[in-house]
Amino acid sequence: MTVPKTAADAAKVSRPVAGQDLDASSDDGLLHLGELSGLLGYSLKRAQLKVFEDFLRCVAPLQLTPAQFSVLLLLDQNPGRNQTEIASTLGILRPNFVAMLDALESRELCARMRSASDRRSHILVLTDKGRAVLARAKKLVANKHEARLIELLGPENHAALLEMLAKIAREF
Amino acid sequence: MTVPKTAADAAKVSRPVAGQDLDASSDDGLLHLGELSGLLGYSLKRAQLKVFEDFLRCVAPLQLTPAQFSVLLLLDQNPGRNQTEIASTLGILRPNFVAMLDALESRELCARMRSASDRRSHILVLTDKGRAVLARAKKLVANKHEARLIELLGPENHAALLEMLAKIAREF
DNA sequence: TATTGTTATACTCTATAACTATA
DNA sequence: TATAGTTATAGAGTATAACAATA
Repeated sequence: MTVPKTAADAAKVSRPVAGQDLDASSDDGLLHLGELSGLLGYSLKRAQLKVFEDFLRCVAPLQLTPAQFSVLLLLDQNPGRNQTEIASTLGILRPNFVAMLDALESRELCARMRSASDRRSHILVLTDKGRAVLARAKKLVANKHEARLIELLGPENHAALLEMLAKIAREF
Repeated sequence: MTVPKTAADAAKVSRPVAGQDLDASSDDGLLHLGELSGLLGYSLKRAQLKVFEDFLRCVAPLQLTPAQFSVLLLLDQNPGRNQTEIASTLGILRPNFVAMLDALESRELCARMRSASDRRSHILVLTDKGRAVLARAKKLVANKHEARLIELLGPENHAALLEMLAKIAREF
């Protein structure tokens, strides 16, 4: 039997028997995640979506996405770098970085400056406004976003989580 | 000074002084991630990309994406469910689930069956081929994909990571 | 010849409105 | 009227090729 002839056939094939449940119940209408709960990639993705969602909420007054925030942060930490260097550090492809920079530059948060030593490069600089917005964003992220995460997990777990994720990003 | 007049001006504003470095060096050409390394969402995203990349590699012989694998797994665990139930459990919007199912059904991995009790619903069933592919996929995932993750982190850390991510996905 | 920034383009994901057939 | 599946569509995000200016 490749395909059951009726939906009733399909349903009775392997319906879980009462008392056989190992995880989420089926009586409350919730579905069994089964081995999905043991799949790291699945929880990783669902958690990432939740965290980005909360980041956007917390930083909404400043209208910054996680990606934009990471660019501003990196520019602040690394003055004198060009587009290729900033983009590749963040895993952004150079062509896709152009529109991102256009958006930030049109809001006067950063600026492109022709390098004197290599006139092909654009050195990226934060403007004063960019630094001010970054400072406010950092406070919102620390006090609203990260604070909630630390509260949920506990400070030690939060630190351990961060370290494991960084290890995966680095070494996996 | 909102925007430095020359790139040289910009570069000298706040270039890190030797001995002042707290994280990644600047001498090897790597950029300073700075507070980015403390931002959970950043590491979460980078780790998630790495994990999905590896998943695709490991399961390449079966040509399954993480999303497709999660659908097959869920169908196996929850016979007799319709499209809306499966899609919403996975956080997939119903309109977007249609093309996904079309692809799986055209490969004869699953089938839609009109429900006898409610002729609007499509009950989803795994075919025998779908069950066979799922079984092979599970082995590849367990033996190649998850095994490498457990090796990298250690079994206890892997379990702790999974639990924290699930907690974030559930409660954050 | 190689590299920087750029344009064009395409493919995947995600999101919303609206249709149809059933209830 | 409400719901299930569907279509159409639009917007992000991501990927590659190729061009102009410069090295």
